[in-house]
Amino acid sequence: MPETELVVAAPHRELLDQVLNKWSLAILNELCERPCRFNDLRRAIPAVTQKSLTATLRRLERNGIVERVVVSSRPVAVEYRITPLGKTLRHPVDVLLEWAAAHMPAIEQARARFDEA
Amino acid sequence: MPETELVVAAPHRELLDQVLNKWSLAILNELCERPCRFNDLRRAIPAVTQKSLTATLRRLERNGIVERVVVSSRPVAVEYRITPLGKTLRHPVDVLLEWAAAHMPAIEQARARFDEA
DNA sequence: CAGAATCCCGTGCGATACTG
DNA sequence: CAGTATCGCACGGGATTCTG
Repeated sequence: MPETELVVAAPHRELLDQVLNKWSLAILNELCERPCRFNDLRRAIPAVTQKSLTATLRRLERNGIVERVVVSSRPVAVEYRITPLGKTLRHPVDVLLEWAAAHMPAIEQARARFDEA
Repeated sequence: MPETELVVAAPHRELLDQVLNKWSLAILNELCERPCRFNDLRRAIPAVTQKSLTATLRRLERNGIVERVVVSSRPVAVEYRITPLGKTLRHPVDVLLEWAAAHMPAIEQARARFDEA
């Protein structure tokens, strides 16, 4: 039934955009290991800017993937944790990354062939 | 080993951007069913503009996911087909879509909770 | 420490018009 | 039929500065 798949495709695309954008995977990866403070994440993912990190965390929080916990005030301490829902994302993402790892060589060959033409 | 995962993350992200952008999934979905002409795809995916369709097909072609076959000239006829490499993408994508379908309700609840605050 | 505010740029994507 | 060309905008994301 290709029709239902297509109908279903639109909202799913939007969801994937929320959850699979540039820094989400790196963040997910960290938070699956352990809860992290904001600056822990910055250190773990040196390439991310503070703005993008904030934005991505907010997006993930909004979608119920991560949880923002204020640990203490004075000085402010915040901890980000993966939620149970977030953990369910791990498997699909891993499958995807394994695919990427497995076929990267073939893909680079394809690119090389395409680019010379 | 979180380190290898992170090192590996960057090139993979780039690959996922190439292969999982807005119209890729719909196109993949169609071409997995059957080879399609350009306008077949336009009809099958009414919301896509011609420009985006062309761009996405080129990207997928460059990455070896789809194949562009000129069937005849006068009048020009072109057929797009999924490649063997492209077929290997099906499973990871399906896993992802199944995840999306399964957890969509929970995610919409999370959004509703987040948005009211 | 954990951001918010501001500025700016690239580009993904849509809309429209044209072509071999 | 299968595109190319052009315009234009919204937005993701980087760099920098400031703050409770």
